[in-house]
Amino acid sequence: MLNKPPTIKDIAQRLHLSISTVSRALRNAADINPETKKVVIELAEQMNYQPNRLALSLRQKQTNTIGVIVPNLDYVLSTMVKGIDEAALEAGFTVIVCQSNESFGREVVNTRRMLNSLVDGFIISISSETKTNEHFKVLKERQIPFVTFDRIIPELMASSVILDNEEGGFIATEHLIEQGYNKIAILAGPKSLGISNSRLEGYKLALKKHNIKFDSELVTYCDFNQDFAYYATEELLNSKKRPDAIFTISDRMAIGAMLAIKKRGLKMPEDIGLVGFNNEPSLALFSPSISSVEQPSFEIGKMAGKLFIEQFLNNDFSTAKEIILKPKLYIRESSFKMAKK
Amino acid sequence: MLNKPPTIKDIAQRLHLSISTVSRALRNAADINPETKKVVIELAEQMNYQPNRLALSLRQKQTNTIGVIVPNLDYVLSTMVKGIDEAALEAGFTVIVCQSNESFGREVVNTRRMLNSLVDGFIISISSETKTNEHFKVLKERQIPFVTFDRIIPELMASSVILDNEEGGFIATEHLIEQGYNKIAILAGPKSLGISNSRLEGYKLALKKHNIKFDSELVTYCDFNQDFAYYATEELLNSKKRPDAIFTISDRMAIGAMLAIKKRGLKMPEDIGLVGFNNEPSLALFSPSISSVEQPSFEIGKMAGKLFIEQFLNNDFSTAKEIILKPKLYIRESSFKMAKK
DNA sequence: AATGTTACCGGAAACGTTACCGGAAAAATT
DNA sequence: AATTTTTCCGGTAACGTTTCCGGTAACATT
Repeated sequence: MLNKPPTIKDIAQRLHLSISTVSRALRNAADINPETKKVVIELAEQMNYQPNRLALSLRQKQTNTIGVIVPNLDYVLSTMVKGIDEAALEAGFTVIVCQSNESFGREVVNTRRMLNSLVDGFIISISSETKTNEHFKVLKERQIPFVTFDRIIPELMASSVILDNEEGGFIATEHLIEQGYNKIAILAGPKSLGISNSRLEGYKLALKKHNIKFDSELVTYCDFNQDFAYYATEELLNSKKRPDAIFTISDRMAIGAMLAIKKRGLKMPEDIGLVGFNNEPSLALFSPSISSVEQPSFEIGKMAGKLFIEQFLNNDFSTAKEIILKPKLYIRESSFKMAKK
Repeated sequence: MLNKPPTIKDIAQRLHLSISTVSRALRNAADINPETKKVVIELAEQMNYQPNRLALSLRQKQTNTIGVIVPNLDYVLSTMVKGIDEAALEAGFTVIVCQSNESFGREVVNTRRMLNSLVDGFIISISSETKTNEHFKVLKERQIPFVTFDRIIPELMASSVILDNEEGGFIATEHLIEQGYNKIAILAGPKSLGISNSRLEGYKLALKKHNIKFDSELVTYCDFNQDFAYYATEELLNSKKRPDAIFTISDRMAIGAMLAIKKRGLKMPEDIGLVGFNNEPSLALFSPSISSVEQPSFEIGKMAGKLFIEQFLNNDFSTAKEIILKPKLYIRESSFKMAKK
């Protein structure tokens, strides 16, 4: 026999009550005799009643679900998603995660799909391919709440939680300078990507502070990708302006750079310094171990979740809050020539 | 002004039709004039109509959503989830992912939560903490379809997709034997975990085939965890029966072992051989690079997704299919002493 | 010309829930 | 004792959709 899950109606019939009474009893509602309330709750537990979330959501036009759109689930982002998850769980929300796989098309499809009354709003980190933001403007128009994080979209004026990427670029570069490097190259990401530009900006600031002239030939824009970084590094090492240090804006790129450096037979930190970004766990295990800028990923996720829920409950998405968290540099063998004076 | 998303009713009013006619026009239904059908579809597109999935699901008691429960989102599992995602997308299903964080409690909560009419069924990999399976028996009783993968639950007689873990343990061990190692230790996982036991079984088979006596003192059961593996390895290296090779049933454990080996000043592969399991990308980058058994993670996920959908559409969950995929050994410096004769 | 058939459409119920409104009985007030 | 207030409950509509059923016109059949 097929056990249909019990509904409020089944409880009502068994107790010779109306469904409205049962409904009232099951929520914390007024207008209910404590006696009957008790009876209803007991039977509900006994029948293992679970409210039908579909019906509930349809009725009150709220799903208590947050759609999370991320470009991928690498180390940093999956940690951030864990943070979002925790914040959501605490507030009784569920999270649906969709990977856009760095594809603009998938991002649009996923947004559209979830929008069909599946979610109350979004927490978004855009794909690197995303250049237009029509699909998010729709959200604004329909007044669907959303918070951006990590990779944000400044034009949208949405609330956001991000790392101070400029600061991250700054401390990495300044550290290299303090270690005595002065021809510092940077492997940046795609030109359209905000986080990449901010880190580059920090790099420039550090150079300026220490009176090192910025040289655009030491800047390489390439894809967020180990192989690209490998070839870019090879090219740098072959050029006349061979750098004595490289700062990459992601760890994957740092790994690519490391491989190119090793193949060339250069030693870190003596011949060349290297600093990555994100501080993935494996970096500490390579030889040499690789320095990296850590971002508080879990906290960023959790803040994004909290921010969304706060604004959702207050129904206040007109004011765009911006939360900026600070990075931290982990200095390892790849860039440590001498103790700081 | 607040733009409510258009409903079928709005379309009906604008065209002076009944909602049932509009509904028929929008699906591929019979009993509809091609003319009116065309008009309706045009207006629907113009108004950017998107069906309300809540109402739809409530009505036809189907959500077209699969709940995926995984213990974590490490490299292997997140790749598997990508596979599931792809299979689901192809069939028009959506995937909701929940991490149990290796916690039994979270696993139960998540299952219960999703069961409240949010999903049509589950694709599950259990947490390492999970010993009872009451919460899954409920699924059986209620005839809620589910497929298990990776870490399965044999007692449940559910359809499943797994790696041939015994084979994985076997090829890793045999490889070490062929390289001339003969005191081979194994770092196994928790005793309750099936995948761990299967890999151990394969290890035993390889020993047997090559007439090496099994020594239970060379077996260490420990948590799926780098630190535990580190300490376990230290202990092994300090014992009288110091092994000349170690096979770990996960890469994280292999990394822990590597650190302990390096700290001890031993060289791989000369002094000691090492083989891991999963073939995470970073393994190839360590020095020495670490050998590992690869599982076709993406395919496992995709097969699990396809299996679920196939059985769901045929409404056939009585027969438990079992799909077993083959592992592949990647030999690297950590275990390569000589070419195979 | 009367009947049967077909093509197309509208009404209404149903999915499970909550929210509003009105009403009856009990309790409290005059 | 008559009125007012309170307490508690049931009826009903609504959320957006599909589906069954019945109905009307036009057409075809004798």
